Amino acid sequence: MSDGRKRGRRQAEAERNDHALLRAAREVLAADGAHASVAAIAARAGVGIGSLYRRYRTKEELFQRLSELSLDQWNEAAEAGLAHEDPWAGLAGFVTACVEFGQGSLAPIAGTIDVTPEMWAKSARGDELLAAIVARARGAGVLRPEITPTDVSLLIEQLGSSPMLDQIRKQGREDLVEAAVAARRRLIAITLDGLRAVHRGPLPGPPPGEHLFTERWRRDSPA
Amino acid sequence: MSDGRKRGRRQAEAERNDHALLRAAREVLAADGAHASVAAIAARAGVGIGSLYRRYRTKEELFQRLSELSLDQWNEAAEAGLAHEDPWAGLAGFVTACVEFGQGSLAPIAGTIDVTPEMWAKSARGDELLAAIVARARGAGVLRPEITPTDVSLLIEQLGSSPMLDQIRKQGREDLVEAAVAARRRLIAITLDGLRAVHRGPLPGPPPGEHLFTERWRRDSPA
DNA sequence: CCAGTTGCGGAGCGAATCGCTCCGGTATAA
DNA sequence: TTATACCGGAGCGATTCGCTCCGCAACTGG
Repeated sequence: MSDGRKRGRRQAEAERNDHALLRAAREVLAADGAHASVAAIAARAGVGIGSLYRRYRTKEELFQRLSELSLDQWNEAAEAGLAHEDPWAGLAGFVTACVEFGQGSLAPIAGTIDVTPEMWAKSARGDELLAAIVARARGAGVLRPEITPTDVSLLIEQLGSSPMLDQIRKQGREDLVEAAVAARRRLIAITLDGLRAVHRGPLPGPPPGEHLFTERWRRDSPA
Repeated sequence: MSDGRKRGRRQAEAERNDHALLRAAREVLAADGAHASVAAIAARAGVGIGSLYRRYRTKEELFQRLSELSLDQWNEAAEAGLAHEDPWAGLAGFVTACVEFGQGSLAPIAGTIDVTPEMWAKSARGDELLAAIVARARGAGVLRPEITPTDVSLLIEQLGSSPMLDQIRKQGREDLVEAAVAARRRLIAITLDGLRAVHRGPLPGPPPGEHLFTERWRRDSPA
């Protein structure tokens, strides 16, 4: 009953398969959007469909697990950002990290799966961390003052799904991926520069409400 | 045989249906991505499937026509931008216009339809206009000098598909749409500020090649 | 060397959805 | 009224979906 270090070779393979499945799920979601099928995910992971369903009882359960891991990544990046001594570098690093590890690829499943208590908890933690990062940068005078945490969330979501990159990958043009990643890195940098506190004109309209973020994770209403 | 002003009521209805179909097609594409079905498009237009297929012989033909119209919108916005007396306002207006009329919603069909000669021609014209806008802004010293036309194209594409807005619409939360549009307008403004010429650090990496744009419209290779 | 056990891949099921055809019905024109 | 033009949508065959189930290979303890 000890679940300590010692594992059989079969268990080790199962564990590798699990990781491969989660990684594949994110990739296929990015490529196919809401369209993503379990068969495609299993194939991409180099694993049989049967193995997928031994690990997760349904497609929804797989996506819920994936969402949790994504929230963990967000929170780790946020803690790293807060830990950075320079408030601006901390914010910029956090945003860049979230964008680059594909935070946005989960957007298409928002509203199609139930939100587990774990997801809510991790999400709440993420909100706190983000608020702290933004507050610190603003306090240091390096962030233009009208920027809110929700602005930053939306910005991460906006940059996090790259139609260009997703489509290039879908077409299997691996030769273009490197250039696309580099091009997006420029866009991130441009956008971050737009966030910095220098003499600027005002932004249009009032800051966005955070309901733009939270409301969308409700299940589809029967209309 | 004269196709002058005088038309029957039935022809007028057919024409209205055509416009409704094109508008619906863009909306459904934004909401459902590559997934978009002709049934959904016809329903959204308030038109029978039969009417859609009387106007367009195939789904592909509808999408080709839609692409042409989108390129027309791009070109008109570009000409308006060039005509603006202030180079910066011209560029900013062009980018904003392209983003807001949903240029990005066509991204999911890139590579799934054949590119017609008309599309190539309009696209080439658009490239010229964009290059002129960018060159003029740079010449006036209002655009940070390392920005290329491809940077601007990618930026428009990136901002043009809003996961947030698309999903809100898909969920039928019309009450949130206004706030979402306003929130995106802030992001556009932030990003445009990032493009302006003021004292800044350098952008990471070399400028992106334009093949990132053109290559993706090839048909899916049989792999 | 041999059962016994464990996790594996994927054929295939019923249901849903796809692009598209075709026809009965209705408003307009003569 | 009859003839015509155009409409909506039922329904076709094909495809794809999430998921079940089972035969097989790989490892294990004796």
